Amino acid sequence: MSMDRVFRALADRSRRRLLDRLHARNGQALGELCEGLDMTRQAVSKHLAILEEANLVVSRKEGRVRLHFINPVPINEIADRWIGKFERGRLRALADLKHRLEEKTDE
Amino acid sequence: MSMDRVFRALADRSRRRLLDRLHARNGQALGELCEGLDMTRQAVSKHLAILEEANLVVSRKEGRVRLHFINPVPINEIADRWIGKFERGRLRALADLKHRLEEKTDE
DNA sequence: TTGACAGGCAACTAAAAGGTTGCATAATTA
DNA sequence: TAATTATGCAACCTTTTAGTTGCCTGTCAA
Repeated sequence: MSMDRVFRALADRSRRRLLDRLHARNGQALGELCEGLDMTRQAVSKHLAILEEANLVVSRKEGRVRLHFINPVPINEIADRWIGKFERGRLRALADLKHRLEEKTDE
Repeated sequence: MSMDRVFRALADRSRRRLLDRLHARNGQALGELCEGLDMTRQAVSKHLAILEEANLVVSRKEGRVRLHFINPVPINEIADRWIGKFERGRLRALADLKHRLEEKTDE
């Protein structure tokens, strides 16, 4: 999996909001996802395409609407593989920071 | 905290690599962080500035070098506040997905 | 079978991102 | 003090991104 695409996809606030909406109710159509947003349908459509390329969203056409579903796998992999790495040793880093910032006089 | 800055800062591969380097050895100078990278010092410096604005890195000038330290707090907050939200209900979403993708014929 | 509805495609634009070069400045060291 | 080292600052360039407008296509219902 390309972590880079996932990170890039998550970098945009509008796209994170779309994920939020799908998290609140999975399986929405493009039109529904546009409601109340200060963007054209085409802009939302592009964001969804980017989320799909990152594999964060999967869609399926049903009649004349296209339904969108969250794929939780990439978010989970970021949590496990990437964030997890930094969490190990987190307390050490924090103590380190405090030491460097607060007690700089006695080194 | 501005989650947006953190996400944007993490969107770039070079910046994630810089965090990796600091994770491997905390408290490095700009010069050290540049070694072996295919970028000018100024580019690295800009990346570090973006990481600092996102509060992912804290720096302190020591003599004529500036030392950089990871701040693990924002990464942790993303894990807790943002990713955590999606992990709850993750299995449901996954089952949902499978259902929609594999058994579409009997709906 | 003709509208209306939902979405897809393509060209274009403005702004932001990522990077560069050149020069300036502060701290060390010979 | 003069040269060197480590970094800072600013202007500039190119590509990507986020968004728009305009038009086309497929599906459903009257």
